[in-house]
Amino acid sequence: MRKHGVSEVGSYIRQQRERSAISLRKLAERAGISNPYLSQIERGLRKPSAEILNAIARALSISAETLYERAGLLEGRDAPDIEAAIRSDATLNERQKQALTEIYRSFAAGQDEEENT
Amino acid sequence: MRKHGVSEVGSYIRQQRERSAISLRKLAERAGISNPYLSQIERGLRKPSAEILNAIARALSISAETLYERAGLLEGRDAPDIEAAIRSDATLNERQKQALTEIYRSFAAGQDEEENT
DNA sequence: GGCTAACGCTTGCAAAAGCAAGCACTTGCA
DNA sequence: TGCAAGTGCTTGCTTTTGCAAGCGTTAGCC
Repeated sequence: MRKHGVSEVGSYIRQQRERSAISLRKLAERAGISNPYLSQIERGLRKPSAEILNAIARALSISAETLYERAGLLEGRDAPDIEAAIRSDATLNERQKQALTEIYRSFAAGQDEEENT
Repeated sequence: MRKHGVSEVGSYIRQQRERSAISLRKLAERAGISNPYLSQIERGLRKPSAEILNAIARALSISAETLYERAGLLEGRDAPDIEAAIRSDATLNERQKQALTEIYRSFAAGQDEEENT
């Protein structure tokens, strides 16, 4: 299980900000938060709310998902997560999603006995 | 831009919880938060941090993304391809993959009749 | 040199998050 | 009936978030 730790999101934000060559104050203003607070976020002294993270992401014009992932709040998607895919599929209703998820889990649970290719 | 408003996330959580027939206290325990706090979240009196939202999502086994979207914190995004995810999942064998895919297709095919609230 | 503007950071403080304890109510079982 | 256990909610309380004001530094400009 990859343990990102929320603290990492700060340095990631700083990195992205510096890559954009924008000052901390400017970014804070764009995101609608105070500059000292952004400073603290970047240094990992605060763990901002989802809303704040979202505002920062928008101000940096990076995807909120990337940020959430970085913050360990969203599962990493590099090994495509079936459950996540199911959950966000617009063509299924909630009952179907849950059914599919259960089936998947039962498969995944008993997979040791039977190995494929 | 779809403006969900953070407050909606609470009723969505409650809805999901009741659909799962799990008590507020149990869910709170599973999510690792206090039961009065969860109660307040569900009623829209508190806006939980990203971490809390994540814990709740996991406890409900719904995707954090769905929840964030519901909270207006994530823009609606195109659903990741479930079939692709199934195909590349290492924990399933071929038979299981095929079964899952079939079930998914049958769901997706007949979904017009039944819409979830 | 002095002056202005911008940088990031520190410092109290108000507001909100989050919890432990306990209340009022319902359900089932003796 | 009585009581034990479960439900959701209210009430103080501590902790954390998030900000306004201001500090020390650096860079340009006269």
